[in-house]
Formats: sequence, C-alpha cells, structure tokens
Amino acid sequence: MDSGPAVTAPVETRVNAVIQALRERGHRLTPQRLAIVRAFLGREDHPTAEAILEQIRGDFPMVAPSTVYHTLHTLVDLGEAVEVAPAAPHARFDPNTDDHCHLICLACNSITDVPLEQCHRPIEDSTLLKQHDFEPALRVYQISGVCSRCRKADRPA
Amino acid sequence: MDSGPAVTAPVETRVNAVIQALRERGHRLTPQRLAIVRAFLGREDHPTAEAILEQIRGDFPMVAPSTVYHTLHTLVDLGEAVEVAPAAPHARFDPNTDDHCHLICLACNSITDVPLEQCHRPIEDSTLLKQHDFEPALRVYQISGVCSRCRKADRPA
DNA sequence: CTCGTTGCAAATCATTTGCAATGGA
DNA sequence: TCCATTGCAAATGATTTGCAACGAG
Repeated sequence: MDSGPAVTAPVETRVNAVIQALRERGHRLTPQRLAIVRAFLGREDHPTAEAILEQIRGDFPMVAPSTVYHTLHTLVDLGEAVEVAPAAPHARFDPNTDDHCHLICLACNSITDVPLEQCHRPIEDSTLLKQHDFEPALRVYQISGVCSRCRKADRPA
Repeated sequence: MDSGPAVTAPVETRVNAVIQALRERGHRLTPQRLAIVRAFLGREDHPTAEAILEQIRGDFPMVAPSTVYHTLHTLVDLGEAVEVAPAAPHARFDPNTDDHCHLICLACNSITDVPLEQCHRPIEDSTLLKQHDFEPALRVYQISGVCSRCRKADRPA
C-alpha cells in the first residue's frame, strides 16, 4: 500500500534542486522551511498542510500552521507543487508535478496517482490547446468515482 | 464568448428529468428549489453557490444561502452536478455531467469546458480503471495553465 | 397530518493576515 | 545590517448546522 515509484527524481536530488531555486529567487533557507520542503517532497501522496505540520512536529514542535501554508504556496509558485483542491474538506498539495492521472474516490476522498504511461492515449496538445490559445502548465486527468476499498465496504456513495 | 453547445440535453428537458428524479427519491418540489434547479441547469459555466443565489434573487428575494447549498448538494447526490473544487476561493459547481475537459487558468481561475470530441484520444477504461478496480462516475481532464486572455494582459502567472 | 424544506442566526474551521521578534545572507 | 521568515493571535469568510415555522404530498 506504499512505496510507489519515485517518478520525478530521487527525493534528495529534488530537494537540492528546490533549495537551489529558492536561493536564486532570494528566499532564505531556515531550518523550518527546509524541514517542510523535505517532508513534502518526500511524500508520495497528497498531504494537507496540517499533515505536513504534524510530520515535522517531531523535529520542530514550534512550527506554526501559517509557516507551512507560506512554504507550500512558495513551492506552488516555484512550480514544485500543485494545489489539488478536491471537494474534500482541506486543500491537498501534490508534490508530483509530472503529467499524471488522479483517481478520486467520492466516498473516502482518497486520491490515487497513476503515471501517464498507464493512461493510454493522453490528450494531444496540438488541437485542443492551440485552439484555445492555452498555455498548459500541468495536466491532471481527474477521474471521480468510487474506489475498490469503499465499494467493498459497501459504503453508500 | 457565450452560447456554447448544449451537449447534455435541452435545458427544459433536463429540468423535467431532474424534477422526476427528485420526486422519485421523495424530495419535495418547492418554488425555491425549482428556481435553483432551473437556474443551475441552464448555465453553461461553473457557478458558485453565491452566483446561483444572486441569479434567483430577482424572483425570490428571500432565499437563504443555506438553501442553495442544500439544493446543489442534492443535485450532486443525484449525479446531476459535479462539485469542481479548484484552488479558487469558492466552490464551483458544474451542471455538465458529460465527460469533458477543463482548461483552468492559474491567473484568473476561469474554467473553460471543452467537449470530449475535441479531446482526441481519451483515456481508455479497460486497463487503467480495471487495474485499480475503480468505478468511474465522471472524468474531468483538468489542464491547468494560463489562458489566452491573461497572457495578453501580461498578468504575471 | 407528515416530514422534507426553508430561512435565519450562530457555529465551524481551514486559511490568511498583521505585526513584532528572529536570524539567515 | 537588511529584509525574508517565523510564530502567535486575531481576522476572514465560505460553508454547515440547529431549530422553529412552513407547506408540499
């Protein structure tokens, strides 16, 4: 149920790249910010800000929620994160910036990543995007439905 | 900039179908609820609850926000609406329940519908969904980026 | 008559913001 | 030193909920 493929890059490599990018933009590298970046980029799921907060609370008991929000939004601005906002209660952030597919369960709000290779026949840029003169940044094919687990638990959708 | 194709069905036809469905499930048909349903299904965009509220304020000055939320969620439960929750401030509801594509502008949060025919090569069910044992309800291919208008306004993304 | 629906008001709660203090560069 | 960042607390604001009155079936 864990250890998915690290499609984008080895975590530490990516952490370094982000640190580099932060420096270049005049951002400062505080221990908190580093911990948040490391925790976030290391995840294979779609954590909420609060989840990241809890994750680093062990090392930094004093981090404030606002700090986590600030940092995550900075990452979004850098293009190193995507704010996935499902109908779920909290905002979810996705460290996976590759084109991929989301399977979103209507019952439990779980989000399952599927790499693009498994999405046979992705949409082509040529027609769709040029026609609308739209500059794509990230494509996330969202498929809403009910996941296997929820169906087996015969939870009413 | 308007009058897109009514892919799903003529509005009045669909309104009747929804009324039917509401009745069958033991729901009652109040004037307010009817107005909300009519207003919502008639739209070609992705209104917020507040937008619907304003739209019907002319006929029903006394409708409460909670009533609109209740009704929209009822429609979602019926499968006659989808809650599209972008990173935008408010929740957006989509009356288009056909498989389609969303072009979401990162600058102005606009959502542009594109019918499936224009999305050459849609994802196939067979592999992806069966592999994950996922029961699809609606596929919305979300492409985030910057729309033509925002790029011309050289608004920084 | 029953019970789903309404409207108002109050409650909720994730997220944002103001501001003084801190400490990287 | 300078100014981005932090943390706390207060503010924000969309959405939800409690409850009494209403009214469709």
